[in-house]
Amino acid sequence: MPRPSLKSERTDQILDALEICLVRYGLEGATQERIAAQAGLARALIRHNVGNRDDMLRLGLDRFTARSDEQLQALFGELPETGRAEVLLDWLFDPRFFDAHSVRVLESLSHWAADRSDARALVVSWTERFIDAVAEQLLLAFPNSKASDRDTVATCITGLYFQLASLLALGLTRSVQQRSVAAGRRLLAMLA
Amino acid sequence: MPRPSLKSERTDQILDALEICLVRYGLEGATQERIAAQAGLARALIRHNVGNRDDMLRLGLDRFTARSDEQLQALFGELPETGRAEVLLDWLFDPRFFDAHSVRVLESLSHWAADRSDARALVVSWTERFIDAVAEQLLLAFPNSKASDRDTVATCITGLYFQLASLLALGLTRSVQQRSVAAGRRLLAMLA
DNA sequence: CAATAAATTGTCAAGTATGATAATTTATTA
DNA sequence: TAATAAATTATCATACTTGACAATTTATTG
Repeated sequence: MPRPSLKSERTDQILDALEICLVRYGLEGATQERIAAQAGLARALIRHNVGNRDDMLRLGLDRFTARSDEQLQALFGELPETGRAEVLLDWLFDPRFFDAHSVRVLESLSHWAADRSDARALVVSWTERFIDAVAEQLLLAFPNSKASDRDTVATCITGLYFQLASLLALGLTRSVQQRSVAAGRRLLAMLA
Repeated sequence: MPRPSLKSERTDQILDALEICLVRYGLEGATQERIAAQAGLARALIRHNVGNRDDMLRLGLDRFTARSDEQLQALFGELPETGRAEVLLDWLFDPRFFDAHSVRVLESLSHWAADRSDARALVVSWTERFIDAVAEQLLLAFPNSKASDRDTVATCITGLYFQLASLLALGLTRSVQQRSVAAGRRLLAMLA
């Protein structure tokens, strides 16, 4: 019998290192050499486990979106019955939830995906799921609201969320966060 | 006397080509070779006119933000007296204004700027100016509104605007645009 | 026309990222 | 212990990108 495969562990190791390098050096600077060093592995092991550079980035994107979906669902699961939407806002706009690390990883991967139709489609569908999931929570919070209003509010909250995340990643110092939360609450008032 | 300098024309040529290559090949793929080919110039002329790669990207960012400021001011100048804010919304969210080209250029340049503190600061201050300029227009449209409300609405409209732009650049097919406009109008209602 | 200074061209060297492959080691099971 | 198949290591060749510099051409002015 063969030696047991470490592929899944090694893959995670490599993708973790990939994320760190994307954050630290950007898409251009995230070379296989640096990733291998970060992971504490020989560069040849990258090829052995996750294929070439494009394969690696694709795997990174897959894992990122899957994880993000899970995290969002987990967050939904912890929302209280009353004040559901307000708490959702607070959590979404809390920098602890969407940290600068994830933002920069997403930006790098999105940038990479932009001119690869299949990867790009993955980013788009992930965004759509995000909006839909928020709209679904709004339905739970405001059962009597109109679906079109919920779509509008969900789209806006998502937009605010991503803008806030980008600006935080760039190091914006102003209170965009407070404004975003205030705006989000006003939007929720549309549904009440 | 010397031969007349073509530096400004050549620089524009090169930065135009840079933008095209950023859109077409991304930050990584925008090599000096491709840019030179796109501009119809020898690669050495890039160095001669705009310095090394970082110098070129910095010039590209400077020009982009300056142009964007001008365009926004020009747009403000054409707004009517009545229904000022509503028309502003319509124009901002019109894909003809913020086209996919500009979006991808901005994303590439922002990505490049992310780990260069001075360039990053430029992006941040540009964003701040954008929000402030929108808030200023809201003051013209709603003289009796509260400043904090105007800030909130301006922040949100900007967030929607950038999200919409990103999604359009990724090729999102859904009617995020309509939702954004609808949400923007609701936000304006806050100020009336 | 001569002088000037810039544009333009041509070429080279160095560094680096990547892909590929062979050789070796290791852990498991029969 | 032998066989198996995977992990791991070592190494090479190739292509690509960039930076640098010398040589040449060109347009303007005195």
